Amino acid sequence: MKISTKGRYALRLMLDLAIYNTGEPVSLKDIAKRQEISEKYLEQIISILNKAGFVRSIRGASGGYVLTRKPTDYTVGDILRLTEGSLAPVACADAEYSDCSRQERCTTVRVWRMLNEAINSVVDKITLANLVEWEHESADQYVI
Amino acid sequence: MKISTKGRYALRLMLDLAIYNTGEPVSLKDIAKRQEISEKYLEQIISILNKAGFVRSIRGASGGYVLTRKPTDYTVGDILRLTEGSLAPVACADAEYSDCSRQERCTTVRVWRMLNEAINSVVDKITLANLVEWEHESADQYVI
DNA sequence: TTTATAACCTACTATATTACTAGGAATACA
DNA sequence: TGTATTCCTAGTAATATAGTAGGTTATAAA
Repeated sequence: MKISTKGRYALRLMLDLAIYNTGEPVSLKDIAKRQEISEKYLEQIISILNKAGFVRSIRGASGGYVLTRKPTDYTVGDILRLTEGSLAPVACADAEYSDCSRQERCTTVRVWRMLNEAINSVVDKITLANLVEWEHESADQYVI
Repeated sequence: MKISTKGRYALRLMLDLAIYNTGEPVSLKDIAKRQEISEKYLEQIISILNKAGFVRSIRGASGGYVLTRKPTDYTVGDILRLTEGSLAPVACADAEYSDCSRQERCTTVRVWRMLNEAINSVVDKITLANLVEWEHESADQYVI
């Protein structure tokens, strides 16, 4: 029941882009340095975000990446679902896809559905903009 | 972000025991047949539950397993945590154990803590007795 | 007392996933 | 033209998952 580094790093990467969201492209090298994550690994993760249109890339020297929308328009759920796949704790909890033959008789599905809803209601209510706020709040704490 | 068969089967196993909770031992063979799960695999899972004192075993012919407490006294969280380990979506969300050096500076931890609380508040509020009720409710549906 | 039944125990294995590393090609700014 | 950067594909060590296999031990029933 763990979120892998892929999803976790994707979130930190997007938060980093949201913090340095000036219009100027931000290079992976800088993100990797700040976030203390392997640049090569981040390449693979940002490629997913790029193909999905979550970020836009600018190639060549002084290139990098920029967000394509406002930080308020990305939820944590969007980012995690894209990189991790469905967040449903069990496949049958996803209303969409399930091929279990015991589904109708199975009482435990009810637990998985409740868990699924609880998880979604958390990740779908937090936006990148919220994370940026929180980041600034805790930065303030150090100043005081 | 998936619950493995170990945890899922453990829950169905415990529910089966709660349904057939007459005082008479229930054999794994019967549970395996009803739940359509490999008996050999269930052996390994129930061994965990047995060692933790969640069930008691009776050996020999017409032996089997019985619950050691009332169904109201087992939460889904108890069962899943025993068989799956911590349900925290990220290690640092567990207040108890975490060794990440970025912990204080890391804003995303806040997301993981919220997720952790949401997950726990679901699984800790459902007991085996609730599952038994639900099972009877849906059985009624078929009769009507 | 024998026999059958059921728990108990340990080892093995195929497959998939995770978390990267490595090496180079393509692009574009300075 | 040179250098910085994205882009692409392949490889890999370690770990986890989902079981299977084969036997030993205890005990109720015949």
